[in-house]
Amino acid sequence: MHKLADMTDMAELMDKPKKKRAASQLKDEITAYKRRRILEEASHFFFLNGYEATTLDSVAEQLNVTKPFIYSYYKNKGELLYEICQTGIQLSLTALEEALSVEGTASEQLKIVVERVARIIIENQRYVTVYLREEKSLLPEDARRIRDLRHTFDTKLAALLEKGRKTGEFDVAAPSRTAIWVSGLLSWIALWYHEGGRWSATEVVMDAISMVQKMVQPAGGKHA
Amino acid sequence: MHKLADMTDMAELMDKPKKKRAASQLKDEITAYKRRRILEEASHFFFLNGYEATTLDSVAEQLNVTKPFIYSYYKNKGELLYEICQTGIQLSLTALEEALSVEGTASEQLKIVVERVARIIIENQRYVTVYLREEKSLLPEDARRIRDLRHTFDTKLAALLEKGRKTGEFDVAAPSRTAIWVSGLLSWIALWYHEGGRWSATEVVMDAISMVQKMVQPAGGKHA
DNA sequence: CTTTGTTTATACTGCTTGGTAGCAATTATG
DNA sequence: CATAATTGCTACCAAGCAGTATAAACAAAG
Repeated sequence: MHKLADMTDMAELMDKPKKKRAASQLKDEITAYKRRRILEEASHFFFLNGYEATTLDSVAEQLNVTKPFIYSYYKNKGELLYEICQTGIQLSLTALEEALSVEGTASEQLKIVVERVARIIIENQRYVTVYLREEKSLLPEDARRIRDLRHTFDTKLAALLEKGRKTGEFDVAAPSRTAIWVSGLLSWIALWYHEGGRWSATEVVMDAISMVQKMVQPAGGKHA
Repeated sequence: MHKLADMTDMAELMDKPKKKRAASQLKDEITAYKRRRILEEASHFFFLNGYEATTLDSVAEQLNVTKPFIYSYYKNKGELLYEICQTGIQLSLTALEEALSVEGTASEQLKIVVERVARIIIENQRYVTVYLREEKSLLPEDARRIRDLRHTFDTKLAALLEKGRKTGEFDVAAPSRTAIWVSGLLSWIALWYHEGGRWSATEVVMDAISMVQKMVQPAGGKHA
């Protein structure tokens, strides 16, 4: 099974002569752009009406193309869903990793993590919401890959909490369990935030930071 | 509007002669039971596969009946969804109100509220999860009624936080906004808890209590 | 201007499924 | 036991939609 997959990849690489590389460069970018546009509109409809209730005809219409156009860039409807869910969790995970790469104390890092991830979640609400709502519509193997990414997210967050626990900055009995509450709080933003609603994105982000800080704060006093 | 509703109720009561009351009593109970059973199985499938992906034929099969049987107890598929969502939020709201009726300080009441609501959410995970996930599949007017119940929940919770703020038990700048984070934390339980998973229901409930207490705790010290 | 390859649309199929009309079975009533 | 009423089922339809076979339009190359 693996051998076959590898050989397909090899074949793909090998039947692209060097002289054609430059020419196909632009073409590839355009293809990528089309795929991204399809994904954007699909995520819009999935977010509003749900995966099952959305027809590919409606997505095509929004793009002023036809259904077979979509099928020439994606294998089927399920692949679209997978890429949307993947985007939703991967964006959050990348934001987390970038935030963790900033030097500082655990408290400082945690603040940056919450701020950046919350911002990313708000900016990419469609993708994150679809990911949270439609996991059951994924193929089992796709669902597993998504869950793995989620698990990585929670694990890295737990490691940060553990670091703060060791330095005495945080009061968390079980970092891995607290991590789930924190990541739940962040996920909740996607399900609840409404652009142009009662509260601005900045207010929500600041609130999230403050809530998380309280959740990990040692009983005695506060840390800046 | 109210007058009309009252009159319909009156009419219903009036065209039931007294002598038939006793006879129809049992019949009504049986009808109610059948409706409840249909709802149970439907919520099971909606929870597992989602609303749109669930066929009424599969629900009927599970109950060892046929589709027209369901249609003689519910107007259509949408009515089933509405009743499930309604159950999900109403159970939580009732739990909240009962908890609030227990005398005590704001801190004591908050603890009871979180404990009871969390328990109810875990016990009725199907209903709550479907409510959280499938709001978009409801008819607009149904969605509005559900949102009203949710709003009542958040408002009552905010009132409790405000009460604690006044007595100095809680440190919450904006009770109505904190209430949303607390109710989000509770909702998150439904989306994340898995029976037979890494953590027991009791652990989750205790964690929820402790998280919420930290979220509202004054900076200075802790309250029992 | 032809030829060859690529991109997109037209037009269709097969299947699923919400919903219903009408019939059968069962139960209650006199 | 006959009659009426209730309850459930068999058999069906119409619509919607994922996915495709095939043709047209377009572009690139010679």
